[in-house]
Amino acid sequence: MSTFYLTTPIYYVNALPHIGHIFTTTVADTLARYLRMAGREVYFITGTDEHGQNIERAARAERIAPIELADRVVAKYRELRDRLEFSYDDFIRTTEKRHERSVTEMVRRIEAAGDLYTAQHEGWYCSPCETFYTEKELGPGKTCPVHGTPVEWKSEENIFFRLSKYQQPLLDWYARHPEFVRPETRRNEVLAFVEAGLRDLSVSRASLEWGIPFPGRPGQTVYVWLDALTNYISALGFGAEDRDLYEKFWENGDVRFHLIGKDILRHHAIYWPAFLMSAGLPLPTTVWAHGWWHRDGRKISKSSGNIVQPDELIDRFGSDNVRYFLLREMVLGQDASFSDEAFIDRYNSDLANDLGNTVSRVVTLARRAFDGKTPPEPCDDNPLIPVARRMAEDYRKAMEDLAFSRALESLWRLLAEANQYLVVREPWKLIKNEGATPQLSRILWNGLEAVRIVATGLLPFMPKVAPHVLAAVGTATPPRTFDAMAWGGTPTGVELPEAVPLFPRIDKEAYLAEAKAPEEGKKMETAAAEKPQISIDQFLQAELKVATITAAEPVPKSNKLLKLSVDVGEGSPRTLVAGIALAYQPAELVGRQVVVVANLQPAKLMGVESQGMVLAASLDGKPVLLHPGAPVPNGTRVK
RNA sequence: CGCGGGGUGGAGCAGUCUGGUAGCUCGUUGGGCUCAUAACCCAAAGGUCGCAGGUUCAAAUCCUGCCCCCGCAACCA
Repeated sequence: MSTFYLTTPIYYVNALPHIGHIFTTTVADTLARYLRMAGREVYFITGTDEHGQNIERAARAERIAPIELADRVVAKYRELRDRLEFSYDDFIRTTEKRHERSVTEMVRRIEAAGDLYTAQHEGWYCSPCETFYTEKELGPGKTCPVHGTPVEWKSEENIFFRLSKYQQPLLDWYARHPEFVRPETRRNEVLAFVEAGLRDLSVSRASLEWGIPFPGRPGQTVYVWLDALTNYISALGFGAEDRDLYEKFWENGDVRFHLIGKDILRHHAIYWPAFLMSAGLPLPTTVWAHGWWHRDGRKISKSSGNIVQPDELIDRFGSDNVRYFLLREMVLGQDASFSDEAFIDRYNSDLANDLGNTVSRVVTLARRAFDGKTPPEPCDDNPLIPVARRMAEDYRKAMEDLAFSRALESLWRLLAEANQYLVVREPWKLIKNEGATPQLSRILWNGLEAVRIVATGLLPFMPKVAPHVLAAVGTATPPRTFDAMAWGGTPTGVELPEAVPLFPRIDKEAYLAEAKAPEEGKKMETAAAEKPQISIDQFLQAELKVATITAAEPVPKSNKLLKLSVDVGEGSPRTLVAGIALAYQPAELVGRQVVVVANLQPAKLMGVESQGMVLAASLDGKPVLLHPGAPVPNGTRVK
């Protein structure tokens, strides 16, 4: 039996799971269930990434130990596993002893290969945090995002990995393994990046407490990617005494498959194989990067507040229905969009109308004609059979390609065919006119059989509901292999339970109206609660003055910024940078009076220092400048 | 020349790698059926496949150039 090792990324415990996390795991789970039914020996893992400064800091803020914070988030993942029926074989946490052993062994091997060296790492450093920040993490005027205090440029000693040494070996590897990065667009991206040249990678931090001590380098801690990526072999027992799983699924495994989101492509397609090459270990066979979910057409982000909460989604729509939607709606590799409306449309038309209703009509007819039992006579010659056979082929092919939406489409083709078949044969008329004849038996048996085959193909997608569908059409025990997709499995003359709606229709209008009301109320409430009132003194701290724009020009290479010269009645003009280029032409601004904040800390924007701020009303992101109702001298105080 | 995604009937998308009558879902219109969850079946309307060149017997698909939209990043002080 060929082996298949399947992983999701390990999720960072600094935040609760969102739709992206459950999506990746749902994809992996569906694939795992498919592979098991297809006779592959699968080992499927997921887990959490728990080290690093962010966790350390977040824990400190709550006055708890980092591990407590991690435990809390892990508990949430376990809960979601139960709700969504994730069937992973193991859950790896980077804070576990087995992982530390594995990383230690990994580092030992990389060290032995001569790929580690010590050098200075430089960056912006906040002493209270004991943390380096990247340029983009910094607050205004080069300040710490946590403390708001200025950061310093500091250098510390780090361990570096000779990534540059692996540039050519990686390129050779990609050339020899065209399936290594999928889909193709992602592969091209990786190729372009590596061809542009690789710089050595810092793999340790001197100032990090919450992590794995760097073996043989006192005072250093293993930094994020070398730590996190190694989880994929830690989970199999790399570095441990019992290496059976490791040998079976990694060392000698047939397929080593990492499913990831496209945001972590480089780490999986470049760093990870380079680490493995250095350590002399086998590389993964495929890194498959899927796309992102958008919400109502916009990217999901914390700042825009449009996060889709998995719990809420499952509560509202049901776990299997959520799984179905996610896999049906996204073409894996592309981005896709989530919205309540799309969900309800998809649910109603596919699950309620097509699947649910077909079950309902066929079961009702069969029960009526054959005394609550499945029809006594099967049928092995009818127009549904070739359709079912072709469908099964398409389904298998699509599943092997991870084209889940296409696999589901092919299942639904058989459903459509069955409905058409029923309309043509008109079994309801036969019941009335001729009673329970053998012909009627064959027709209704065919209907049940088609649904049975569809439900069998649905087992990997809807692990909870598909067995119910099977039971509803007379197959009490779900099959364990796809042999069951062959024509002829429906038992004759067995008890057929009364049809209950498996997928009740959702009244879209009513639902959307209802869902909207409480949400709006909530928004208003929090908006009011989060804006405390300020005193007049606090307000007067801002020095608002009238000024006249004397010159305006675009800031080079910027699309939003204009550089303004303004007269604030101070003798010499001030330079302001304003993000209004999309709404105003430089020429129309000269001579205009505006209101500016005169005592704002200066800041550099695109290399230009701004000594204040122009006030503008912001209408859907479009600025509208404020100006006095009548001309007043420059420098006039606004209050 | 910052990075990436996309432009296909009214809406949302597949198809593009491996050229060969343009497909799916929803919606619209007309008809059928009445077993079924107002569902199901049939039919119709509706497309210069972003634009312009090129390759080819043949281009949504391959090549070249251009335009537009959306993310991200750098800049809404």
